[in-house]
Amino acid sequence: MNLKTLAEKLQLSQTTVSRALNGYPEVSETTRRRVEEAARAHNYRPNSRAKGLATGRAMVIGHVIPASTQHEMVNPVFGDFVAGASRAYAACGYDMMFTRVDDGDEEQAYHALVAKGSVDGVILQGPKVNDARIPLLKRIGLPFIVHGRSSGIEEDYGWVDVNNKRSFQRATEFLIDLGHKRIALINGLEQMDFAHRRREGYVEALKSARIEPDSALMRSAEMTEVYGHHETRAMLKMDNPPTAILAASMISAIGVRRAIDEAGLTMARDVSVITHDDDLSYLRNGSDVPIFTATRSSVQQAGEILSRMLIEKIEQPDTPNKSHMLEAELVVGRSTGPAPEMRR
Amino acid sequence: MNLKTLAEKLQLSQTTVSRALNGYPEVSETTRRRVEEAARAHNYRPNSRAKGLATGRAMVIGHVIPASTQHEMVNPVFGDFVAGASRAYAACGYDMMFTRVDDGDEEQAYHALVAKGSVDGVILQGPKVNDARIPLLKRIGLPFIVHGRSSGIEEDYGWVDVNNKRSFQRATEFLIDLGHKRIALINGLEQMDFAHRRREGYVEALKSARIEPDSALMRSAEMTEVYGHHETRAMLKMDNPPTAILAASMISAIGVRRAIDEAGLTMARDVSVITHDDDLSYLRNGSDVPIFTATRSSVQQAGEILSRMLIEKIEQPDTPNKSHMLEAELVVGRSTGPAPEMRR
DNA sequence: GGCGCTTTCCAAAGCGCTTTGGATTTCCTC
DNA sequence: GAGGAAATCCAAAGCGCTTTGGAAAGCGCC
Repeated sequence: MNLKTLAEKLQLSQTTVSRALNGYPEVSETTRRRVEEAARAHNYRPNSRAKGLATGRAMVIGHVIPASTQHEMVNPVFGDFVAGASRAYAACGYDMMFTRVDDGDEEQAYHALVAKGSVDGVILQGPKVNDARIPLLKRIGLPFIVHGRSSGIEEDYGWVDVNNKRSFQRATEFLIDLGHKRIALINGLEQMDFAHRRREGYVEALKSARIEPDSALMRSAEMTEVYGHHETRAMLKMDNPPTAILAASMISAIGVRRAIDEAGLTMARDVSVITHDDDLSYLRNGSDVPIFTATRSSVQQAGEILSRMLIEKIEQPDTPNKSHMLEAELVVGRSTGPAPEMRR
Repeated sequence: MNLKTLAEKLQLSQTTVSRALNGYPEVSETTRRRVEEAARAHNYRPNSRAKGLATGRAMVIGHVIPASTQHEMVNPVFGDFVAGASRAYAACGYDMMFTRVDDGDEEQAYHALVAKGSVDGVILQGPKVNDARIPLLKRIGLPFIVHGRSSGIEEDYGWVDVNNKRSFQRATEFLIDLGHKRIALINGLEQMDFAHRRREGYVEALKSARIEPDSALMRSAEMTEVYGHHETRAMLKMDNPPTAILAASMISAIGVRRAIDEAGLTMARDVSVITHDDDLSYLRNGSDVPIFTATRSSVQQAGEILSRMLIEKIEQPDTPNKSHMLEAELVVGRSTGPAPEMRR
């Protein structure tokens, strides 16, 4: 069923039917109702490609995902973020499209996306420090919002981010207040902007407390469970092991806990742990009492806010860029306690 | 840059340029090269909507995700599955599109997808027992492949699935061989087909060993960490607690372990645990020695196989439906040991 | 040079929609 | 009942591509 045959059936012109369905005022309420009913009865939907061709809008929002690394997709955060974003998309009639690109072809991919006209805007995920994609997208003129920010980029752009620096600063201070002096940071990949900022917060808190940051206590890699386990095990074997550990995600924190258990130690009593918690649906930080003391910020909520901002930007391109800072909440759970030396 | 202006620049007709770029034989190698070069130089890509309109193909594969439950998206399995699928899509020039639909509107959504012509086929994820979507899609005539199967559906359809029944049967037998008699099943939602089959395998193994299945030892819910923890804690408090637990996923197994630890027990010595392991990138089952004894099957690989099958089906609609059964591997890790009674 | 054949190219129709610029009808007002 | 405004509808162009049905040019051959 297409517009033409529907119009013939109704004995109306295509114009009138189109207008009736798209809510234009030049059509009487009587005919509009008649048209709408017929459309429903025949299960008519305008062909999205034809509509897009005529309007110049795709009603699709793109996510470009670098292939070789794949960090974004397989990170459990991805699912919750997308779930949040999809809520806003669905409400506004957008679909979301994922394009996988081989590493290094990102610039090409964005150019192609715009030339092919397959999306109206993109979400930029996982920004790095000095992320070249931001100036690139500005140059191309494709609307975008960044999930996170990019240190070192001066240009003006829209973003939604957690205050990573502040939250890790607070977490570190919290541990310092408990008497900890040997505090380890099991960070994400530090070329990623969020990890970079977290480290800044951590270092700053240490310095304020006149504790010299020890590079032996700082690790950086992709935030898997195995990584959290591996680094913790290594650090606990040191001559002067940490009494507290800051972990970058729930998943790596689980690895941290496993290493602590295996070393015959007890979390909170022997080693305190604080993690960042993205409030993932499948990995809640306990039900009543939190398992881990954590800096919590819902990534699903971030996804929703972000996609709303992007849609607004697409539909009103000339409004100035907006940004939204989410403050993480520090929830105190069962993984932290006073430093061992203090208890004697 | 569009076809028309490119053709003008080259002093050729649109036809010739189009044919040159699409590899038709009616154009000399000399002009083809000339055209290709110009296309590259001007960064020309055919507009995908116009192309789709003309060819009737969207070069997009859809995933329809029910909204209210959202199980699919936030499940960490989702990311790995999509990462695998995207590999095949990218190789064949397809994009993937996600449409979120409100619960109950699924039928509408599929109809819309086909009427709007926005996808060439869909992947059906998370099939339930007697899943109505399968006959629906057949009726509509939209190409699809199922990730999993649906017990109770007689119709012929293409699928990729893990042999869930067999793998949980083997896992149960493994525990029985170790002397366990009180074996609990912390299953996924049993309206989901995979969970249904796992339970069948579990029950069958028990019956073969003349152990009467105990409904008090069987739980079913969404496979979160908190769920694994909650059910394990409850069962360990029973008068006649289980000595072994079968968990439905790595994430719930982590909850199981947490409950075991909290109860002051030791995994493997006091309580054995076997889990299914989807081989998620961020949640590997240990590095050298597996943490958990597990039935392992890569969901990323499943995604890749499945999307290749779907593309084949889209491009050659008349070939008979194919299916692919993946056998899970039983890897023995550190979470299983002889039943406590046996050691005395 | 005319014939048939291949090679190489093109004009124009069509995909299904929106939208412009008019045309026609209806309704009020005096 | 004439004039003008408002309401209602329509034909046709255009979005950027593919593809059909030919046309023109080049070639070997008698």
